Amino acid sequence: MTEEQEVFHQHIQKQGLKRTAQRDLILDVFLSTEGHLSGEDLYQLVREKDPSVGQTTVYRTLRLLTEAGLAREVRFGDGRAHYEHSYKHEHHDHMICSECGKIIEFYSPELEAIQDAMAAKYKFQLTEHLLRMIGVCADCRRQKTHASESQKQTKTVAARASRR
Amino acid sequence: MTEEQEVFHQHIQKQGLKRTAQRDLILDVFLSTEGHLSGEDLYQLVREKDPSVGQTTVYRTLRLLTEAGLAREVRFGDGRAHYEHSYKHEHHDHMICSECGKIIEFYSPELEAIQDAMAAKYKFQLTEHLLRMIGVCADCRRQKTHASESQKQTKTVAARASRR
DNA sequence: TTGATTGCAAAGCATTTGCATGCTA
DNA sequence: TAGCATGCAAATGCTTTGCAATCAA
Repeated sequence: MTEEQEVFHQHIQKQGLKRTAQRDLILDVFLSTEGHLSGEDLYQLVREKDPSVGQTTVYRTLRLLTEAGLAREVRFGDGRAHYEHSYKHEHHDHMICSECGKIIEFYSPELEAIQDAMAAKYKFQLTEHLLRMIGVCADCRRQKTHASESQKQTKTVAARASRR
Repeated sequence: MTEEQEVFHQHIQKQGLKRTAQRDLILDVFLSTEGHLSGEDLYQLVREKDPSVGQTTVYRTLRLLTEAGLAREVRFGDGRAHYEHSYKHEHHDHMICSECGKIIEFYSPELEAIQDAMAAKYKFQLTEHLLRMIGVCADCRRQKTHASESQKQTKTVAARASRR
């Protein structure tokens, strides 16, 4: 039993909830991934393991995982929620490549410090923050430089597909 | 004719589009507001002036205003888009009070500089960024300190209402 | 004239909810 | 056994699209 599973079961017990096969499966699938899955993404993955699980249950469990501190909701602005691992994962921010959809995670203590300073200036008690930097990643910039028209076409399609 | 109206009409002409009474009205209503309206908010305001305007038109015009550089789309993470003035409005970031829904706009050159430095570190070509700081504003912190249980109740309701 | 624009209704997404049935504790 | 959990279908909220009618250039 992993630490995450223990955290989850403890949360479930504390809340007077019940442990079910679905919840265990959804947690396992979530833990086996990395990156930022949408509810739909996770549902598809769970479905591969057990097609009888409903997507409602996936959404409900995702909320449970968030409450238990195992998942963190991230919104990239496309109108749907994405989830990343939260347990023993430090806070970080994201750079999102608008060409290929790649997400770079980074952390800057200076950035955090200045945010804290700005909050203090406005007597604002900071709970959380989200920084999203959109642009073009190194790989895509390289390709762009050497790209012919047809290659550009391909990349546009790829970007659209990854946004899905 | 305001500068914004001129910008809009020039944009419309350049794109081979047509000027209509609805578009003019929607622009005027948008210009008369401040803050961050959702599509629905703007639709309601337009409706007060002319109930015959459809919300489809409002959404379409909002996109047009964005393309013309007059509006800027901001997403606060509640799943819907908000729009703020963009023409001759400097870039800024937002602090959002989770108690009363108030939005504080601020700008920090240091913050921008560090973001640029982080982007450079990852050879990431920055296009735009969004920083959202969530917490409790000075007013709500003050109230909280002196708050009785019943007042807390009231504030929770207010926060929920403002989120609407 | 002609193609852009409009408003309506309907469709789309992502997500949530109502509810009867099923299953843990 | 009690009441939480499940899955389905339907509902939701925001936004977009199809389409026939209308209108600006």
